Amino acid sequence: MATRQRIQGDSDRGRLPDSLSRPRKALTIGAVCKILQSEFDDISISKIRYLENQKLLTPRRTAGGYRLYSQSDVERLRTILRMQRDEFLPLRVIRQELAAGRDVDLGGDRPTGSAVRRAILVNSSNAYLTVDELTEETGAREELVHELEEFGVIVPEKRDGAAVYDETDREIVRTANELARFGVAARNLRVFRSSADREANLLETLLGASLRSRNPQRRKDAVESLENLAATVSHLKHLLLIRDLRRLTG
Amino acid sequence: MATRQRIQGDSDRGRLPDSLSRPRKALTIGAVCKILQSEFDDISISKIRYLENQKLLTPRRTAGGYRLYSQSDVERLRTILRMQRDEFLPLRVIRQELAAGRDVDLGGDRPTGSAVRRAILVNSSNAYLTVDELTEETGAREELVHELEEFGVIVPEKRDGAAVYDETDREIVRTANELARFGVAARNLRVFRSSADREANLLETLLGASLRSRNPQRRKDAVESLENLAATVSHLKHLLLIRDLRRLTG
DNA sequence: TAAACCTTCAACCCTCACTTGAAGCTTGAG
DNA sequence: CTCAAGCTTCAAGTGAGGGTTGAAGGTTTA
Repeated sequence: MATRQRIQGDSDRGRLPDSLSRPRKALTIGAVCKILQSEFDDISISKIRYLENQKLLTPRRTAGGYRLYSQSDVERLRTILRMQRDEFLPLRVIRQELAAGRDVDLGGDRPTGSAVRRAILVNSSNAYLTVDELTEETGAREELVHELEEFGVIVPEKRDGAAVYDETDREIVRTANELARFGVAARNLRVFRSSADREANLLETLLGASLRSRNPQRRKDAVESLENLAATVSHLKHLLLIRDLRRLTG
Repeated sequence: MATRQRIQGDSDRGRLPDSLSRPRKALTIGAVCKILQSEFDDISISKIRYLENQKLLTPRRTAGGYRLYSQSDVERLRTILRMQRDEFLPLRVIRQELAAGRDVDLGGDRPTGSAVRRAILVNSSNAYLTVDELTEETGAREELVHELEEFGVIVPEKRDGAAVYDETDREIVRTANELARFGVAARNLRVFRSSADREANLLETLLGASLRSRNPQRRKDAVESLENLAATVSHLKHLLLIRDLRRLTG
């Protein structure tokens, strides 16, 4: 869905060179690489060539032998890269899936809920959002955002005097907005914030030394442990909540 | 399917006090290997040891150092092997998934990729476990169970003078045991218990009236809302924790 | 014409997921 | 008590997957 919208956006801007708007310009390998760099930080020209070598792509060629990527080649490549990054599929399997006509699951452009198993603690994309983008993408009222800030549920950074938000903030706002529909007000969320703080402190005392270690391997291990711990802790909290709620419902 | 049978077996066993109803003895590594050979042809003793090395398993040991696999260890191993074979997940990711309490999808009935939307608040199976069953199935030391009780993390019911535990308790113990491996002691979990209590209270004030309503339809709706709320709240708590931890990792 | 960009191909490299082998200890049936 | 079968650790090795690098050279476009 997201992809489809993006394509429509593209065709909007394709209106300018009017006449031959339908078959858009084919790209060289370097251009393709630049385009995909924003979504995939590990892309490289040599990797794209490698994928072709592995029979995952077959772009056209110029008379001189240069590769030329059509729009659909780029889409296919994007699909491949997503399957690899988000679903951890080996190339052998991706090849089969594509051959079988299966496309990557791009249902509802939201990462929530669906199986995005990427590392969560390393902030890969450095995308920052303005308030407007935040309300736009989450569907929350701006008022809610301000309340969440007031109660410390989100803490935006200041950049050039304006508040900017990251992807975690966006998901928090999205979820808070969901809760608002059930009548949970922003001030009620202070409870959650302070528990989270306490819990983070606990984990810090456990792993802080390793996290601040001068040994990079040790630091990397510590971050991995922290991710596992965070997942386990969240699971435990969920179970405890369920347990309490069960008692409520009888 | 195997699991389904096992669950029925469990509930049968729930009423018998003890003794030879089943031969659920702990197994040595060779025995485990033989059992799994039918489902996974690439299993080997060295592979099982390797997985332990990678922190995916932690079987108990005999005084002499032999590994002893509980029923739940074997189940966990089976899950790992399925995730590896059927979903192509790398071990690093499997570790995460297990930490998050996600189990392999063994539905098979429906092709829908989405989660098992089983009701969580209505305790379907009335299986109760004894302490021995609890430690056996979770692989936790009995001492840990007692500590968890002491700190109010689990609160068993009394039946005929003996403590009995339900399935949520079992999952809590399982998860606490997981955390113990990271050095999180039972007393540290008090933090989580009190947060959960506060949060449950919050939700109760929001929905309590409906939950105690005399109108059955209204009560049913309230329980549904509560399940949604619980899921959303848990998600929010997770996000907040991640947010805090990100600040720690820099 | 020159700079920027592209080509192939072989060799190299790193990580992951194990396997192998040596040397030695444990268990349980007889 | 003995002894074979089975288990232990640890270091080193293996092979596939997924790329990267560099040399030598061709193509495009300003």
